[in-house]
Amino acid sequence: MNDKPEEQSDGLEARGGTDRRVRADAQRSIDALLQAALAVFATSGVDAPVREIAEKAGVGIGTLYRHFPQRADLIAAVFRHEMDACADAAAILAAEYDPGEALARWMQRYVSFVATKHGLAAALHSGDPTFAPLPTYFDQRLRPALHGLLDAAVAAGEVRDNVDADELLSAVANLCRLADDGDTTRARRMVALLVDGLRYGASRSANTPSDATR
Amino acid sequence: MNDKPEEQSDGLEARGGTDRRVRADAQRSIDALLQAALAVFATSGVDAPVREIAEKAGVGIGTLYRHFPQRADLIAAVFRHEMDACADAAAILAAEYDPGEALARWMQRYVSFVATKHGLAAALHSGDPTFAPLPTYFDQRLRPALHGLLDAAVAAGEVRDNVDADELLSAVANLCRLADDGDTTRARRMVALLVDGLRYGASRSANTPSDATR
DNA sequence: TATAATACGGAACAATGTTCCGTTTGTCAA
DNA sequence: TTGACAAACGGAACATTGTTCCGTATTATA
Repeated sequence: MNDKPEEQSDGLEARGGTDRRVRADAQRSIDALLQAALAVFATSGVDAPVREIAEKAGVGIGTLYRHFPQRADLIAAVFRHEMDACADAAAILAAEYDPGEALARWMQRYVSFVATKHGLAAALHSGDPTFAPLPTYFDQRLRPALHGLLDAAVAAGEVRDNVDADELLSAVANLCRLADDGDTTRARRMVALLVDGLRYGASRSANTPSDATR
Repeated sequence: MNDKPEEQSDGLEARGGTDRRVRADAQRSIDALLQAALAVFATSGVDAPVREIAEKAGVGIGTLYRHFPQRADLIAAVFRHEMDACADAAAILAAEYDPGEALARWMQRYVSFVATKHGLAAALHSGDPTFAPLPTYFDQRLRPALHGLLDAAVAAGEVRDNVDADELLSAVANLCRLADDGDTTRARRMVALLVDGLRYGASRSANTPSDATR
């Protein structure tokens, strides 16, 4: 399940051939920058000045630009990083809960991911070529993540088997438009309802719905 | 029909009370700026530098800022100006063609309006308070425009009477997403189809469909 | 035509993305 | 452990763009 296409580090070093290991301090800077950027984007939006991010990360602007040559590279990296975290959560949840519950919890985790990405989503459609590979990355990470959970839940007889992972991801993303104001309660309620819908037609009968309806 | 809420000039002078008439040179500058902005936005997008617009208008930056104190004011003005033009087209078309044809042509005119406003539409949802009044303006101008054409066509028995102007405007706006690349042919074909649909259930029978299907 | 209000142009300022380069640090072979 | 060098660091400096300010020019009016 956990088939992340590349190794750690997230910076923009040469991906192919004989690239040396990233230096420890560089990795520290990259981590600090990603964390700071995530926080700053959340508070001040994606248009926040890079200086603010560098400062919050306790790093010079030169360092920021060494790892993320353009502003858009940083944004894309944060996006990828968040996708990774969300995708990785699938394996963790799958190990900790039974298939149905893992699926339900991951769907809510996905809501958390989508709901905080309004600004970024807008940036995606800006035509900037830096963001072009992100949809592919989405397919490579999030889609298999849900697919695995879904298959497991179906195999366990906890949910019906005639729904598609892609469809679900799109549906939830659209439901998250109910959370424009940042309040995800309505979106979460609807997603829970959706999941209960999945459970409804399961082979194993006896459905005890969760409390999605208020 | 032509009930434009305010007089000409488009600048941001005091709307209420004892405002003097705009000076001739000022009006010239405003017109030149709106025209230049429209052109520049079309070529370089809404993020084009204001200097470029001022230059194209043959006007100093100071002049631009005198009439449009903020960049967003200029964008909003262009948007309003385009809405006006589109709304005004309704009356012209109504005078020139019979009700059904006028309706059909205006719908295509509306496609032209929407299709060139992708960047602006994104700006609308940016949360900038400058754009807040625009949806209201939309309702005041475009909705009545279509409503009038629709009523006339219904009264003439050329189209069915059970459709709503709002619904149509939304539908067409969504159909225009078929024209992301700037090519509106598909969108126009679909809209033509939509209009033929309107004609289909008309009280006056004998429907000769236009060539929407290729 | 004289006068005052208005508008004009563009230099100057401010904010922000990006580049450049001298200095520092981490890694590794001797 | 130490020396050398590639890599990374910080931040000043540059470039671009939104915005302000003010001296000059134009327009409307008496």
